[in-house]
Amino acid sequence: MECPSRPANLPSSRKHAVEELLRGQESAKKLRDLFNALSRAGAGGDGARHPVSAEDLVVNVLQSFDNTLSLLSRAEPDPDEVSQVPVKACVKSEDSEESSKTSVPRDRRGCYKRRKTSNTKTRLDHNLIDDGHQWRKYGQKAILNSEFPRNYFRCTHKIDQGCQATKQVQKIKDDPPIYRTIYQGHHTCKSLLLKSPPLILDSPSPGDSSILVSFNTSLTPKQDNHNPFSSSTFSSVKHEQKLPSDDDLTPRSGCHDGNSNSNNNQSASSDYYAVFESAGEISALSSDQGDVMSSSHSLDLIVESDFDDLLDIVEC
DNA sequence: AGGATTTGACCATG
DNA sequence: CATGGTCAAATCCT
Repeated sequence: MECPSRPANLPSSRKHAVEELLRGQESAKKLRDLFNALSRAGAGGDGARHPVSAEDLVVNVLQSFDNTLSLLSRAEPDPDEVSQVPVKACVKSEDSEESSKTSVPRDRRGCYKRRKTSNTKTRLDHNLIDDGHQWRKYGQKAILNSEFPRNYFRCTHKIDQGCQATKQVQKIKDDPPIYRTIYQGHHTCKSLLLKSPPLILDSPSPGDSSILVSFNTSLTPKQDNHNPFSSSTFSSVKHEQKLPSDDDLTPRSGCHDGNSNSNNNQSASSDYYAVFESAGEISALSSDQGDVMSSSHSLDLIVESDFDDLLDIVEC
């Protein structure tokens, strides 16, 4: 993220947004300290020693998100928002003439509206984790200046439930491996709700700007052949078996045997990842090979990193 | 056989 | 025009 700009240069609405985020960040830090103190003090209920209660802080954090989001959403119409929906509108039916254009009249390949970046979450992690959803790969593309191809996934329930969630996974570094996952859209499918009922702190205000801070610990107790791109790391249940094992991300049936554990080297070290979602919801998942982090700990880690990301992006 | 992935083609966007 | 995102036929896997 190279955006050296400072809040000073920003339009006032953005400045306010940044200030809000800073305030929230501050609260998140205090929250972290509070949790630290609590865990040190054991069950002593010493949280009372802190001038502010955890609840206040949480409310504060959520309030900040709320304010920020309304600021941002009012400040800029954000043309990008418009084409958020996968407008595959360009059904080539109006193309009785269109078809004459280049032949290959019947198929609709490439007939889509490119999504803009709104409503996305980006996260980086050292290994690929099951995020609790079922994904189906629908494409892979070599990306300019990227050593590794990008893989495109959509929710398995896109067809039966119309779920519009998609994600892109790309290895961005090899040693140690770092993967960037970009989530787009929200799951509207049911499996989502069933599978990952994360802890959700909802903003007090019921508006549509509701903030969601969520996390869940690793959802997949056993699965793990440790192949970074194997089905289990990505999705659950069915065999969404592949995600290529390496740069190529395309092992054939590679999760059961041979290379299954090849990749798991040191990955165990704390795998927390920052998540940023640009359009009105902030959420984060915390995961690890096991269940290392306590929920409170991971929560404030995530909240903090969210703020950092938010600040980066807002300031850009 | 049914469902998932691969892969080349297509096209919107910048 | 180059690039990236999606589609869908072909192929593979269970």
